[in-house]
Amino acid sequence: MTSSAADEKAQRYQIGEVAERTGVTQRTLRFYEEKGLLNPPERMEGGFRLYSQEDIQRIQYIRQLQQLLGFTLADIKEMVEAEELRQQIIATFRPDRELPARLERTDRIIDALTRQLEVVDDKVEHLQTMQEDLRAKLARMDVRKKELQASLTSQGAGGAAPEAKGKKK
Amino acid sequence: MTSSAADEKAQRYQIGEVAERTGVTQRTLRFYEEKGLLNPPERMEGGFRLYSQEDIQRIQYIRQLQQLLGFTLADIKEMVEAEELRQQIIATFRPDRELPARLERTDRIIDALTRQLEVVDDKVEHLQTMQEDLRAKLARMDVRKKELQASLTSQGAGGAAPEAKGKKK
DNA sequence: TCAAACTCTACCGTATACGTCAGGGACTGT
DNA sequence: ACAGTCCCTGACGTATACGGTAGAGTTTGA
Repeated sequence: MTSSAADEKAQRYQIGEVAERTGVTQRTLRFYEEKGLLNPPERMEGGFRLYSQEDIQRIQYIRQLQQLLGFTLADIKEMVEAEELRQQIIATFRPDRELPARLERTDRIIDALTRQLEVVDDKVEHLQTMQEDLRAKLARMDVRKKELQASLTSQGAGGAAPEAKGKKK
Repeated sequence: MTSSAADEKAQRYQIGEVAERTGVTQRTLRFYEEKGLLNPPERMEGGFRLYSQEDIQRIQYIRQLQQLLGFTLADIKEMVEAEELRQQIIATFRPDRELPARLERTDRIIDALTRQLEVVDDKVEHLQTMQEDLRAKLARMDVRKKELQASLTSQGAGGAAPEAKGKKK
């Protein structure tokens, strides 16, 4: 009854809990805020930060971009800004005024998403090549290992296992 | 006649050319050498570095690990060491002496390769999720865009295009 | 043999992305 | 109202991965 009924389920978390949940340090959270990657969260009376659920999601998004894609925080800043714009547009209950402006923003977001997708596609492609490479190498090493083991099993006798190349041409 | 006949085709490149070919700076090449990522190349009489074709491949391999996988140079050092060991083992004309030692080294390499593959697999998986995410978002934005364009096409007339939701539910 | 181009080592500088205090408040349960 | 815990803002420190420059030596073509 003290606050508006709509806020009732709006969970807020202090920085310590956010740090635990997301796996990033408090220092890093403040750092991201300082750098504009996170928009300033609410505060309690005394100044304690209060993060929302969306803030937490955004933090995880940032980490993904960083670790999976290897983007710099500067790159990421652009991306989260585009993402924010995207969410705003989606959430907007279509005022249907200023259509050209809305269209333009939509284009900007499509651009950003397209660029991200290109990077991801490229990375996936390269990684899959690498994956195959590694698998092939591993297979070869496994063969090698079995050959060695076979040689060992047939004991250290002088010329017990002279030929193991049954497949080579 | 001055050098052994076998060396005839062994191309060597000075640091400048290597830098151009690989796209990394001379400074970085020396840096990698200093850090043990590249083993010291040959030198000319006066001390100029002479890189081999394998050196160049290794440099490209390092860059891949760095940019695609986001490994630190420390990680990469381990990996290139394992890779080197692998090549040595593969290249060795099986002296068939000290089999246990060879088997152990083989195991070490298999370990390294397995770890790399795990990282790559993991990364590919996450990236594919991201890929689908981005594609879905893009699709939604495209729909949005077409809606907006439709609204525009039907001119800015007051209530010309009030309902565009023909697909929703 | 000489100049232009290239390379050498050594050392200091820089950008990124945080870590680590210090000194001082804020919040919570009892 | 007070201990214990949590959080605040600077300010300085650190690891990584190089960049830049100086001052000197090396190579190579004419």
